[in-house]
Amino acid sequence: MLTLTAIRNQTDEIIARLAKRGVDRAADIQQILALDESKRAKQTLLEQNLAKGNVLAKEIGDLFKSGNKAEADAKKAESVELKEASKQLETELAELDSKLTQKLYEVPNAPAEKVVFGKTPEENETVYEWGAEPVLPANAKPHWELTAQYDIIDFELGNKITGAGFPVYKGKGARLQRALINFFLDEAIKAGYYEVQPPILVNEASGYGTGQLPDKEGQMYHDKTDNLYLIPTAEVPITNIYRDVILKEEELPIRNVGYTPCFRREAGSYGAHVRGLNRLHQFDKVEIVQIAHPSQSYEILESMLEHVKMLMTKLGLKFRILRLCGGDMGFASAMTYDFEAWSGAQQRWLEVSSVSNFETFQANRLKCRYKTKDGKNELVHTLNGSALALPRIVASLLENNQTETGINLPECLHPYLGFTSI
RNA sequence: GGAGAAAUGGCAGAGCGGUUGAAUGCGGCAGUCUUGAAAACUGUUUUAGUGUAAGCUAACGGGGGUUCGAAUCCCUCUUUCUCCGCCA
Repeated sequence: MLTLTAIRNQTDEIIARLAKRGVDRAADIQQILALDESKRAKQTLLEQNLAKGNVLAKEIGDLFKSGNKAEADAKKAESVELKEASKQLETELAELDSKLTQKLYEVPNAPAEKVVFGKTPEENETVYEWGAEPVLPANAKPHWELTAQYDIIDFELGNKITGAGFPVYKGKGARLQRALINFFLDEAIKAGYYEVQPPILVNEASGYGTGQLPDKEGQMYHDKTDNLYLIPTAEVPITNIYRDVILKEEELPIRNVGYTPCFRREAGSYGAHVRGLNRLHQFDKVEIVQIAHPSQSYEILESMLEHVKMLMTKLGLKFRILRLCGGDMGFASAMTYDFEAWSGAQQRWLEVSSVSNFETFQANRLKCRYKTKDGKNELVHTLNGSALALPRIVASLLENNQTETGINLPECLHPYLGFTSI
């Protein structure tokens, strides 16, 4: 969530930046400011009351010690009265506070300066393109036909075991998954990331920490018995490692990478665009996460882009990078770049990575701070990106590299695969 | 899953109803000494809210209660440890 400090000190700027999402948030911000003010007024009142009570309690203690029971009893009565008043104030304060928090949770992150105004994906800016249109055979097939033809991914079987969107990877298909995961992890480690293997079920606090809750409640699989959520991305457990943590300034930036399966309910999706690997309920992803000094976060965002670019180039997939417009960005993000791989047979772009800077939006909820040289605690910036998500990479690899006689896989994967084509 | 014990500052560890934000030790930081370092000595060392500031308020796993007053007593939840059981 946005910090109250920012909302208070840069009110107009925040409103202007939020407007880039295509929704006017001025009223929300004003409401937050009003709530904040009355909350603080109430708090001052309560604290004055409590202070009086503390003084009184001390006096009573002293009176007892000196044996002055009568006077002590008189003060006791006074104290009881004070206590009741405090209780009342406390209730009112708690109410204001929960309203304020609620409101703060509802407001998305303010887009960065560079982000353009826009409401739809069509308004995203293409900032980079690489690769040539693949040359495909005349009868080029979409990946869902290729996976069936070579029997490497079985959607029907997954359907039987679990349901739609939970495919079974078989033979070379399964090995391709494993190869991609290892390739992505190794490249990240080479780039200086530290590998972690987090839990794939998280508690409610973690969901709030990275902003999935309460915003995307219905998007996560939820085990109600133990109140745990299946992660939609490794971002959630990995970033939450740093919840309630005060880092040393020299520890920054922290760079983590982790592979996890990801689970998304994708409520309401249907149609040709979600066919095959295009959209799944369970998929594999290698995620990079950085905890950064605020002064470096945009530089780091660029370096993360470079890393993903390198992966795409090695895989030899035609791709482009979009800087998302305000309206297409996720709730918690201040700036997001999407990578889209070209799907030769479907003749469309598929989102394969999303790299974002959240600035202090997540850190504020997470209470992840660093201690400055003069001993002050400041919120860090958090960033993350897919490097990479597997299904659509597999879709593009299969489609773009198909020939009459088989599918040739890129050289960078050969050592991991133990074969070179399907 | 059953029985028992416990949860205090960066760590270790006192305190078990009266001012305690918390002894002591270690660690960290600053200084003295030293050519430098070590040792020794001195000082300092939680976080959040509020206020220009002095200050005030809150926090001893979380929540609730008793009391004029709670780290200290009670209830509850969570977690950890020990023993037993089960188990990849």
